[in-house]
Amino acid sequence: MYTIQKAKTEFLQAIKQAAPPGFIPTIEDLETPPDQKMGDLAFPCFDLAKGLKRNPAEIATELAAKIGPKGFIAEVKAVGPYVNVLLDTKSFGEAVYTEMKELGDEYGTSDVGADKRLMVEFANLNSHKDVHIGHLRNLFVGQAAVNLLKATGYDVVPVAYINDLGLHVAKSVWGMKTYHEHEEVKPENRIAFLRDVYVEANKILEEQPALSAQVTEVFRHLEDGRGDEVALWKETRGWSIDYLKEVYSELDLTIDHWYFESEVIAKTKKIIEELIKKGIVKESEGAWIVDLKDQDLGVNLLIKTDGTLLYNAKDLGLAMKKEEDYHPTRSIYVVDERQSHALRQLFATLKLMGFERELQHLSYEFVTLEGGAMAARTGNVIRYEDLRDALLGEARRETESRHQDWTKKKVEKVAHAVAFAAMRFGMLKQDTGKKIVFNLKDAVSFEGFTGPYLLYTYARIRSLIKKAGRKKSKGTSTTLNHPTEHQLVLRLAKYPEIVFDTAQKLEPAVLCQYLFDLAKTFAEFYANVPVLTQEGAKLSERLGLVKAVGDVLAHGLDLLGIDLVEEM
RNA sequence: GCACCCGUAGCUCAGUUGGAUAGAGCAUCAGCUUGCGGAGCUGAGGGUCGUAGGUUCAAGUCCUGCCGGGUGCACCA
Repeated sequence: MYTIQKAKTEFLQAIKQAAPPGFIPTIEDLETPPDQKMGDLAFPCFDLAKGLKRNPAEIATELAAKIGPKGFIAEVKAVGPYVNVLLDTKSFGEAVYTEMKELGDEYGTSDVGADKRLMVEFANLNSHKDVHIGHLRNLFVGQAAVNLLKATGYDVVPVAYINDLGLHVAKSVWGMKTYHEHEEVKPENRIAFLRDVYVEANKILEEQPALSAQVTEVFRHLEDGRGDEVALWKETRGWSIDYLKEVYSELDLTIDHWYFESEVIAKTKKIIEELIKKGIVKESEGAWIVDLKDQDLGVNLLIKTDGTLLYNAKDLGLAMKKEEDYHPTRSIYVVDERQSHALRQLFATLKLMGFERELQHLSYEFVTLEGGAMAARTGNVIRYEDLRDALLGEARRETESRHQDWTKKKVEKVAHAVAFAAMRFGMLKQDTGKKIVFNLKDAVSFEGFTGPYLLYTYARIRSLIKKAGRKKSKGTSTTLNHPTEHQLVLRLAKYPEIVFDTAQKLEPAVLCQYLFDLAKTFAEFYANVPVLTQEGAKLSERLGLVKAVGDVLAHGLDLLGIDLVEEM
């Protein structure tokens, strides 16, 4: 049990003893007072008052009078209808330090997920297309989910599912075959070429809808693996996969297994045949569907009238393949909110098939531009590389202006960390239920509630520790008395609860907010409390506190997938 | 038409699962260098929490209606 929980339990125990017999408060009843001056933990007396039909403020006063300082509790006072306690910086702080020291990197983690294998499917990008800023949210939310679930003890299998054989690919291959045959494409221009062809093909098809019959023909050939388009598909698919692998590696995604749409087609066809025999899949208007109207989910369209498979159909094959490969007890699909209807259909269909695993859609709202949604079809996107280079440019400029004496290599390393921290934090700090209206000016800002601010806080911490040199830091808190010191200890203690909560909700923004608050409190401490000029216990204990803040900051940022630098 | 998401300061967002005086960042304005990094700190202005009802001792938070924005609902993924 973590120290913060012990402190809460102590408080509850005291309340229980002071309250009338039979009243059993729970840890969930405890709150945090809105103002630190009011105390560290609060117990609201409303429920008790209701049972006794008395004024909650009176009850709070009575309870507070009966509870004395004991253990971690230094002070008890009634504030209106609340009983508030102030924790003892010395004993509480010491307990927090001790457990941080004992647990090391494990501090904040838990084992609720022990013995459970969990699959996280994310990074489901399309081949033959660019990576744009909308995808980044998926990649970062997915990776954070993977890290957080691992931190709560799950055996996590992160997988990516690449859509390398959808209609978009058929359009692309058709466009190349029809308008760019035998055209030589230099390796460095491959992705741009694919993008241009895709936009061009869409434009032509819009103007001449009759040509879509040709695309269908190409699609059929690709699905069946025959015809002269297959070679072209294979080659260009290779370009795309190389590109995606490069991007994923640049973003440090940890993906255990890559699944491809093209490899689940045969299995999907077999599954559908069986489902037809069982009467689950039926013919309707020339297409093949699963009727889910009784569940208010409409119909799940699997095979089009032209005989080609739809995305939802192939997801059935994928689910079975994943089950064979890893048999996870729970599967999390990290997918854009716009697909929630399709995913509900998928889950419902799998259930009809007798697939009993727990399935969860981790949905997030999409990233849009100020002028409206992005669309690869028309080329109206901000590509990942554009954002990255804008961030790198800005970070380089900032770093150079601060450190004229640094080598180019050093500047580059720091600029890289700053740029990527800004990118990741920017995508993670907002609640997944809210869409992000992308704004380049805000995105390249390094001040305030941003990744670089956290990196900066960490760099200042490292600088302090480096300057302290051989002076010892100590995991005690006998002399800590500044309000910010108390606040820092309390925040450090709460870290395990935050990690747990963030992992439970799979809402990285919660952790972002916490880390920012921690950094903010540290900055206040830093501006008001001297460290290196102190001596004796004051020096060593403050150094200990500084180091502990740095450790939690590093741990939390690591969970978000953000790399740190020692100086910047 | 139906379903889901959203509406909080000029802008972008938090808001402890119904509790105390609704908070941050950006922007604006005013300050902070002889002590450790100014990507920082301190302060100020800025709010009928879309709106009208309802439930409750207590509503930004729950329920209902309405308004506004977004997304989805059979051959895209």
